Amino acid sequence: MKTTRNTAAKTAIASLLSESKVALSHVEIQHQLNGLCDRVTIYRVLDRLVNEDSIHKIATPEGTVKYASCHHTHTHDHHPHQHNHVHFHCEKCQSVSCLDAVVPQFEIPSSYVVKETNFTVTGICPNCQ
Amino acid sequence: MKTTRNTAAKTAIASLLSESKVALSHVEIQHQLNGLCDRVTIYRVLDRLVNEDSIHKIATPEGTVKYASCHHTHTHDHHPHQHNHVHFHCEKCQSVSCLDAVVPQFEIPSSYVVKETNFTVTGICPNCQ
DNA sequence: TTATTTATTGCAACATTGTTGCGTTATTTA
DNA sequence: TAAATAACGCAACAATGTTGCAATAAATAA
Repeated sequence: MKTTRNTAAKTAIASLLSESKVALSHVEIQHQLNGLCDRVTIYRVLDRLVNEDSIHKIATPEGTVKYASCHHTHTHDHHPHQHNHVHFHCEKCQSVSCLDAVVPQFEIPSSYVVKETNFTVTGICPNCQ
Repeated sequence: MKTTRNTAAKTAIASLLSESKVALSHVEIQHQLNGLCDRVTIYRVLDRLVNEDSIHKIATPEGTVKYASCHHTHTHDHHPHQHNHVHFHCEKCQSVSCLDAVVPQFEIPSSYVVKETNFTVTGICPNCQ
């Protein structure tokens, strides 16, 4: 089977995301890496990290793609991070952050099979008021 | 003030979306218009329709952008359509549709100002089972 | 109806974002 | 330390979205 390796780029990108309070876009990551690796490598590392389930991909309603490694508090969870929380998108500073504690309730017809939920709330974040 | 005009492209795109059960991407619209107008015009018309609040823009968690003019049932609403319902994204046929009846409940800290919510549920739609 | 105003369009050119193939590099483990 | 191969850099391409500008066509006034 295909094993995955720890490389400089992967380590750097993972720790960048894990230390950031907000989700980062490809361009933001590239900028912060300051030439450590190629643009294409960033795409490939991000894909790998998503597959390994150590980060997740988010898109704002406008279609901007960002990545976040958010830390949840539910210790009995099998997954390394929580997907089904709310993402807050600030329309002023354009930041996207995870509200790990907020889990929405909803009822959907049983004819639909639910595998994943992605909830994004747009507005003004505490920092921008 | 800037007035908005009814053109062939705008009428065609609006009725395309209003007759479609699923949200449509730019490419899908372009294909269905069959050369009625330029690619750029489609982008501009979509922007206009979004501004006029007669359609809305959706992005799947993967970042694919689609447009829908969904009809709600809440007659006392001031808006021509309902934004805060759930969008269902089928991972098999890739369709995105509006579940107008499903309105999720959630509680968010008061330090956030909420202006809009975008909820997408991914899974298998009734048609694909 | 015809003329006027200007919103809208088409086209070309560009910007951004994401993908693929392939030879080279470097991590892993035997 | 050497062999196997995952990951990389580079170049080239594909897809998606944007902008400027001259030409066109709605809406309104005359």
